[in-house]
Amino acid sequence: MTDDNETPGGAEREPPLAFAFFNEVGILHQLGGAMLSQVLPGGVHPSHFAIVNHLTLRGDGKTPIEIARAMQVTKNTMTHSLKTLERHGFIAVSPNPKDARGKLVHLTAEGRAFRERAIARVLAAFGAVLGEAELARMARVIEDLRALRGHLDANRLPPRE
Amino acid sequence: MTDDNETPGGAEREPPLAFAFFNEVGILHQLGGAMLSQVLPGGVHPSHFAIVNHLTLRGDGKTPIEIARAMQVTKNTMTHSLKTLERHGFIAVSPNPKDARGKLVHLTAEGRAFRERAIARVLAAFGAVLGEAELARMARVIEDLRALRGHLDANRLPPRE
DNA sequence: CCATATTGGTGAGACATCGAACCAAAGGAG
DNA sequence: CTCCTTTGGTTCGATGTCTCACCAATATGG
Repeated sequence: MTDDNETPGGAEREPPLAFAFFNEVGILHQLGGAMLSQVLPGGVHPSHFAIVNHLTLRGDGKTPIEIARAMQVTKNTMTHSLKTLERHGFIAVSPNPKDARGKLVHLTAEGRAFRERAIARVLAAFGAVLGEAELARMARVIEDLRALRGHLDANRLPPRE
Repeated sequence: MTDDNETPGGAEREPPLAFAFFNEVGILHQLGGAMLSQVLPGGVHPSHFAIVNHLTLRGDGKTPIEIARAMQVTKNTMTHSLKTLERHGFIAVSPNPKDARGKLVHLTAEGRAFRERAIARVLAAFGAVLGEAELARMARVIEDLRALRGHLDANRLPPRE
């Protein structure tokens, strides 16, 4: 009986660990994103909130490329997202004085205010659902997740430009 | 780098644990999905592979609604995905003899063959990237992730139909 | 038996994301 | 200076997913 035995009768061998892992990750992502998008003010998309949040925490004045890398999306997607955020008045995009083909992204007062509002609502919503047990689980796994993410990030086959 | 001390006076100093957790989950999801979609034969989408995989492991002959629930997507999305899988010849959709408005989804020989091919390539790709340390991390966190997923699933605000 | 609510499934429209193709500015090498 | 490669950004078309609206069939209550 080898490792890849074929079981007759419908049921097959259990999927490898990595399958189960990414399956959970996918569902968790879906569930968390759904919760988030329900409580974000003005129907703002979670990924857009993430950008504003990132600029607040890590400082603004970054280029779209830098933000795209931080958010793990392509520059195409970032162009689109920034356009939306600009339309909302949450960010201001200006030419980069150091590089004529580049741009710089700055938060507006409105963008910061939006984040404050969003944070409050998100914290309330998540606080209502997450108890001590859940927070303990998150604390227990967060470091492994970070390490895994770093490893995958470093070893992905094609560099995401 | 992880120094996110921001201006004092009301601003958030440390993103709550849940933020960091879902952030890692999101990136992991993105990274894993990208790897998967690169190695899947014929440009098949990861979510479609997941459906074929599910039907293989858990048995086919299920209704679209059941599959949608298992995959954590809406029934509309499932309609669309099944249509694509049917176009690929991986599944066969037939009327449900027990319920005239329902359907039943069965795997075709081609669908099973596709899964075999896909599994082989996916295992090779992931095996090349994931070492013992990574598998150990996954094994260490998988149970907490499952529990978290179950908790979120049970406590989400609006039941996903 | 009929009216109403519920459930399985589909269609249209919106949106985030991706890959490919493209343009413009910057950086080297000669 | 000139050519060529690299890099920052945008546009286009396709796809997966969601919500809202809808239809058909079943289940339920009188």
